[in-house]
Order: sequence, then structure tokens, then C-alpha cells
Amino acid sequence: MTTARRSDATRAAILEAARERFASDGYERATIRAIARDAGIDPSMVMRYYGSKEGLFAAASDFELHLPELGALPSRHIGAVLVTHFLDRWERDDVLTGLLRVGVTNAAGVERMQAVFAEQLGPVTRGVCPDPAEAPRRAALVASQILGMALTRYVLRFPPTVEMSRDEIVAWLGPTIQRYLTAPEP
Amino acid sequence: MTTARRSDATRAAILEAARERFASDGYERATIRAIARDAGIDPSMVMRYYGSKEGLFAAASDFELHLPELGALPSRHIGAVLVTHFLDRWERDDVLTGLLRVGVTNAAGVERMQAVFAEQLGPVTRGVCPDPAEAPRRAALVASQILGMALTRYVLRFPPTVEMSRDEIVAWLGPTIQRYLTAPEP
DNA sequence: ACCGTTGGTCAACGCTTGTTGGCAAATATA
DNA sequence: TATATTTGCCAACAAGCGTTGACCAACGGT
Repeated sequence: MTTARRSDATRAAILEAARERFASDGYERATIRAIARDAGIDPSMVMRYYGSKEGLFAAASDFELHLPELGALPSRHIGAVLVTHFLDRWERDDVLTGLLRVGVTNAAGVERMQAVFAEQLGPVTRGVCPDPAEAPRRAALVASQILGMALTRYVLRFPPTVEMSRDEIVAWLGPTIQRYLTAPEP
Repeated sequence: MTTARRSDATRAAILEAARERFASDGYERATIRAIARDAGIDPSMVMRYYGSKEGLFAAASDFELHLPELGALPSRHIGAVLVTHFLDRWERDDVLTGLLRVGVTNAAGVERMQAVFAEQLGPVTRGVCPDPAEAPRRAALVASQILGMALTRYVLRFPPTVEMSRDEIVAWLGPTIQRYLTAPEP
């Protein structure tokens, strides 16, 4: 078993600062120097604890969507529940916005983004769509609408999208997600 | 009237190289030196003709969506026509992918992206949705689904999304766009 | 009280970046 | 032909980057 190290607080501070910087600035402009300054330590510590900038990003972009179990609730509410959950998730934790930013410029970000959605959204959809073999495709359609909303609302900040209330977004996007998951093939 | 300058060819070569680099690498990693090398000239020429890297980006990101007139065709086909058009546009011209890349990291990119969709998608929707006052909101919903598909298919390259045929995408997304544009408020 | 291990700072490295000014050749103007 | 303007290359700048290694202070076990 591993005992607690004295440097755990520093490691955590670096990680938190990194998440914020990656989220707000993207991969290239989130410099190790700035992250270290935010964490209140020397840039060389980042190298010692995470090896390189890529290693730091790998550690900082490891996260969970915490998707709810969809099998337990009435299938006609799945769409609304999912949209609500994603809006919650996105507004509570800006790592997601950061991953979106980084995923667009950086190869490692692309891989992480692919993995997160394949591993976490894929299984959840498998239980609720008509043919399990179609699950990945339907999950991808769901991802396209969810990520599109996240992109226009939290990154590009299109004014009409920002002004919409969460209830309005759920009312509009819920049926879309519902159809992508449960409707027969068009 | 302005007479043709001898350097017009160079200016155009710079602009074309810039578009490609911004598209494939994003703002930060698209260096002026690389753009100049692609264009076959010296980096200092880029500065002379476009003032700065930001000026170059402003010039390179000026483009048109070439949206079709929607009023002329049967209103029940609007969704499918729009999706088809956007897929066409995105696959023919990678400046759009580039703008998506840059818009996520760079403030100027965000502004340009906002302007393009507000000025070009907004007016087109005004003629086809029930209440013209709702046009911006409905256009934003359309943008969220269209950009989400572009993001997952052309930037993040989610495998299931990449493997889908254009017809499949139109069949799935068409009704979504159709509903966002023409359905009564949910 | 000693000594190895750990946590941390400091200064510097090699490199790349956007940007600038000087200078040679080509072209236009007279 | 003589002169002014445009077009381009070259070399360099200051700044910022990720990264490294030397060095000091604090701790833990014995």
C-alpha cells in the first residue's frame, strides 16, 4: 500500500491550476510557467511531478461524466434527463469546456475526448436503444448534439444560446436526444 | 480605382497558405514562418502585407457560407436541404474546420464565428420559422446541431460519426433541423 | 545527533516565436 | 537614361517557451 506523501497538496494544487488554465486558455497558451504561478510553486516542480507538459495534460484531463443509470427510469424521459445532466455537468465543472478547447487543437485532447465518450456514453446507450449493435452510432449522434450545444453555449457563446434558460434547452434538445436513442432507423 | 499590383499573386499565395495552416493546426501552432514557407516567400513579407498575425487571421477567416434560398422550396424539405448543404460546404472547404479550430482558442475566432452565423444563418431562418422574433433562437439551435456534427465528424473524428454516410446523417439530422426551424414552441 | 530522502527554489540552457530594419534587385515613372 | 517606388531576402532582435541540473532546507528513521 502507498502511504501519503508530503507533496500531495502541491500535486493537487498543480493539477487544479492546470485544469483551470487548460480550460480557459487551451493547450498552447496554458504555459507551465503560468500554471506554476497559479499553484504558487516553481515551474520545475511541474516537470518533476508530471514529467512533461503532455504528461500534465494527460493527468489533468482524466475525468468522469458521471452519467446516471438510464435503465431504471421511464424510457420516455431519457432525453430530458440526459440533457439536464449534461448541462449540470458542464456548468459545475469547467474541465469539460477545457477538454473541448484542447481537443480541437491537440492530438492528445482528441484521443481523450474520443475515449471519454466511447467508454462512458457508449455503454449507457447500449441498454436503451432498440438494437445494441446500433448503440455506438446512436451515442455518436447524441454526442454531436450535446457537444454542439456545449460549443455554442460555453465556448463560442452565441448570444441567443447563452440567453436561453436551462429549461428551454431541455425542452428543445430533449426530444432530439430521445429520438437519436430510441427511434427506429429513419 | 485601384490598379492591379504586382504583388497580388504573393498576397494570394500567403492567404491560401494561411487558410490551410490555420485550418489544420489552429491559431497558435500555425506559425508565420510555416505559412511563409508554404507560400514560398520570406516571413517578413507576411508582416508587410498583413501587418501582424492577427491581421493575417482576420483576412484569412473572411468567408461565406453560401446558404441557399429556403423560401423557394417546399417547407418540409428545409431540414434535409440545410444539412446536405452544410456537409457539402464543410467537405469542400476546410476553412470552416479551421475556423472551428481557431474559434475555440482565439478571441478573434470567436467573434468571427459569432458574426458568420448571426449574419448568414439568421436571415435565412427568419423567413421560414413561425414567429420572426424567434428566428435568432431557432438559428442558434440549428447552429448547435450543425456545429456539433462538424466538430465530432471533422475535428474530433469520432469513429461512428466518421463512418456514417452523408445520406445517413441527412436522414438523422434533417428532422432535427426541421423541428428546430418550423415546429411550434415546445 | 547523524544521514539519506524528499520538497522546493534558482538560474540557466537551447529553441521557437512574432516582429523589425537594412539592403539588393526588379519594376515603374520621368 | 536617371530616378523613385515596389518587391523581396537576410539577419537579427527581444521575449517567451519547455526543460534541466545544481543547490539548499526540511523532514524521517535509526
